[in-house]
Amino acid sequence: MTVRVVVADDQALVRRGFAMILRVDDAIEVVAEAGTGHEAIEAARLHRPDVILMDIRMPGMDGLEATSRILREADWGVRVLILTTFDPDEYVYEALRAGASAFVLKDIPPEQLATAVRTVAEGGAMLAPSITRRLIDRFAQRRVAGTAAAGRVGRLTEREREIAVAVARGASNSEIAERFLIGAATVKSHVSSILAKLGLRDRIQIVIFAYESGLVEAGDHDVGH
Amino acid sequence: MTVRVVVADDQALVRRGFAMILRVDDAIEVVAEAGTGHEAIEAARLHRPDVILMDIRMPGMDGLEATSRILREADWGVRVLILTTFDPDEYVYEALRAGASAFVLKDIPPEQLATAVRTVAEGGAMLAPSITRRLIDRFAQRRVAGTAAAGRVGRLTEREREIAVAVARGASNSEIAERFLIGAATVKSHVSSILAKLGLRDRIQIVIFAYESGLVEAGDHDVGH
DNA sequence: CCGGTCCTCCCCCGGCGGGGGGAGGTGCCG
DNA sequence: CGGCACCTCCCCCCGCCGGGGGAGGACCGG
Repeated sequence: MTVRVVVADDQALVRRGFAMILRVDDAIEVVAEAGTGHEAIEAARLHRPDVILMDIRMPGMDGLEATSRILREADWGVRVLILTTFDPDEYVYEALRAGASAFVLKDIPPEQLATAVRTVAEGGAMLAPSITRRLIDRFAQRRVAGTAAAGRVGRLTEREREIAVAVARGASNSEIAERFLIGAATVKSHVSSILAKLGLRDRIQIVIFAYESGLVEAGDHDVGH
Repeated sequence: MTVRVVVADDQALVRRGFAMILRVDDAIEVVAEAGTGHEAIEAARLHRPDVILMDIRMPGMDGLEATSRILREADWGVRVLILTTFDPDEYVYEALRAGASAFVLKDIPPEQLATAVRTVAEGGAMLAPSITRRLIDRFAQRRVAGTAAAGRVGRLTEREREIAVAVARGASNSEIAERFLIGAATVKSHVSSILAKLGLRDRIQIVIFAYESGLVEAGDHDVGH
């Protein structure tokens, strides 16, 4: 099965160059080219490609905005591969938030471009090595910062950790009592113990501590207890 | 300048195979092999390599633990590339936390292994496409989940947002009053308004909401008031 | 067997937090 | 000018929370 691709770049030469590079790969078919963000959206609607190769800097609507719009309205499985020339400090996070599946610099070897397109088409993601590093550091940092406080978590007993998490989820003492099938007084005593061991003032500080230490994490969370 | 590599894998054949694949590349020199986590640590201490190719499953100490220890004690620039056979669901995050610079599956094409080693040696990072996707989703999710709730944040006035943040930092009403030079009663009225607008029960829920919506974020925070 | 840790539960009480309801001042905009 | 939104402050009420202090039972290791 061939991968159907749209190439979007404001410079016709670059655009055509990429298209030719991709056409060498039998598994890839370039179905359209676009020179602006609007044209990219048009082409996406018209051809319903599997992958869009998107430049960031384009006149009128830029690639990030176009990416965001295409992915918001697309009812088929389209993935966007961002191609950019320069060090993409400010763009990369915005692009990932917009839903891009790849972010590669234009200096990659030609044969890797086709590999990237196929990878993206298969549901994978691909980032320039420097960006991958930044993303990993960002991920690990949260944990490194956590370990400082996480040392204190070790002083809590198993039960206390459970209850600390429940507190961090927003449960009241009576709710915790119900959930764990114990008395309200017991919960109070556990909470007091947690506060004493962690040197905190009130349950609010427990919530903050839990988020800062990684005991709980934003997102992995069923709010509707 | 050649990249000096240590290969750690408990299966001698696999180990030797990787070593031979890498030796084809003139820029790479395999300086040692290791069959256990302990041997990997030994080899790292002895040869001070630029890159360690590390298998996860090894007898005795596994690759993750070895990675963690090596990076903790290393006083030179060593980077770890994790190589694993299977779908690494539970391992990947642990590996990244341990400080690994790469996490690739053993089914990658041989020539890409050398590319990966060079990339890592140059300070970049490289992940299997499926893992990159997961990491991106995890990153984007925070913002997506955020925007859902962030819509509600828009209903707050400027003052209310300030106070919501202060609440999320753990300040009591009287502390907020001092900090903003207003009366305690005013703070209470603001807090009540925040609760009403966001449909929340108490200030604890404000803290949680703030973290979940991205109004505040774990880490970027001066705890000392 | 005794001491320690942990989990469980009890009483009293003061204080903070949140609901309800109201009100005065400002600045903006139709 | 008259609404409107916002910020400011006040009253009363009461429920939940946290501190202090205690106590009984289970388990585990010395």
